[in-house]
Amino acid sequence: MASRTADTTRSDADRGPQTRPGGRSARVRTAVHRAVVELLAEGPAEQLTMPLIAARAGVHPTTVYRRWASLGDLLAAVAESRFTGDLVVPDTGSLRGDLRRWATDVATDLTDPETLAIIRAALGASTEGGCACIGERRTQLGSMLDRERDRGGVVPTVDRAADVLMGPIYFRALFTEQPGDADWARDLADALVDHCTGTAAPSPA
Amino acid sequence: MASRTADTTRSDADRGPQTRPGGRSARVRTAVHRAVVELLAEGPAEQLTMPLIAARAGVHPTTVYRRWASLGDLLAAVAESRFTGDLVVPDTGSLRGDLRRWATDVATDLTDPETLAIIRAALGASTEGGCACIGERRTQLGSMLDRERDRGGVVPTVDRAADVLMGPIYFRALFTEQPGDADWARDLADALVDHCTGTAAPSPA
DNA sequence: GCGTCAACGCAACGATCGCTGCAATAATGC
DNA sequence: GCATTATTGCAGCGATCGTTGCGTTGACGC
Repeated sequence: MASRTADTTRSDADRGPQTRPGGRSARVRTAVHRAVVELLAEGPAEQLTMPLIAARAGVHPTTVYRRWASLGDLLAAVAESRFTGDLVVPDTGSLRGDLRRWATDVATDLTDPETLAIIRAALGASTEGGCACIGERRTQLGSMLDRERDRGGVVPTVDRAADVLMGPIYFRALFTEQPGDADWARDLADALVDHCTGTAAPSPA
Repeated sequence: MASRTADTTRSDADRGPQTRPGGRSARVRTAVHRAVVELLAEGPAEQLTMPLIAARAGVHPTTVYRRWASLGDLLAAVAESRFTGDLVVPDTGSLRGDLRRWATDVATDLTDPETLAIIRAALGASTEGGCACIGERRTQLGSMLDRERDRGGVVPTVDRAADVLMGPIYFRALFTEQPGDADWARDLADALVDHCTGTAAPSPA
């Protein structure tokens, strides 16, 4: 599985100056987030309620109601905190190497049922749930392309790279039973780089 | 918008011989399905409950509880009935023409907020919700490829076609704010056919 | 240390959910 | 047409949800 850092403190949205994200608040936030992840991994998302989450987190329901406006907001927050600072952007020296590594990392990450459950729930809850899931991934992609451009290479747009790489990876993970393995993801990266540099090989399939 | 046929009767899962899918049952089914679609288009999916659906459909809640085991089942049924017999498989005489037309149709269909809301909800509710949404689309893709193969053409696998076409289309619709227009979808189809026949053009982007 | 105030726990409430008796309706086969 | 019975409507119930007021805890500035 891809490297995953611990739950970060103080990321909920920069609070005003009169705020105390100190020890207790941070613990509550972490516990609630963990509870959401666990419950999503265990049962269907439709019967995920605030009191249930609170009970699992060992926190009073009132606290959950007061800190997160709705279940959708909570899910979006969980998704965002889970998908930021999560994956280390590869730096292998070549665009092909970077994209290969990154694509296989992302595909591997989406193998985890917990991760998938979070994405599903965040998508279903609110309209902006999807952006919270992939926002960080998209900027990662952009930084790798920028690096190659600085090296003087020809690079596709971020949109095109997202279409070719993230499109199939997320599509398979969400809609099919075959999540796509590392080799498959590597081929996706190769196809993007090959098509970009003009060295297109006839389809092997 | 893509052509969309009326809600089909008698598709819920072939009932046993001792069943009465006659007039009233069909009407109730249609009304409930329509209520789900309407409510999903109006408000957030998280506060979609059985009694609410029943009230909108003009049906007693008990009926909904008895006919559909859970909200997830109901959403999956709605998605399945919405995405079957929906899009006419194009037959233009060439694979490129077929895929161009099909891709633009699918992309256009996903522009509809109602359709998007159904997919989101079905994905979030149950694990198999995704398959219900794209199962029919995948077979459509397969039939077009089969037709080209019968004509003697070189065709990609269904998996590859789904990766290249459905991947970006569904990804953009679900995760980004730019759903992808007709020209963009047409380019996706062209890229697939070009890469398949070996006539690859250097990236324009 | 010590006071202040944001954040949490507690108790209680109305509303709604999900379900289960039984009666009424209408689709189906004869 | 008529009997059968799958299907729906109705009333009512326990459980849980989402919220509010108030007291308590503990993080932060001094």
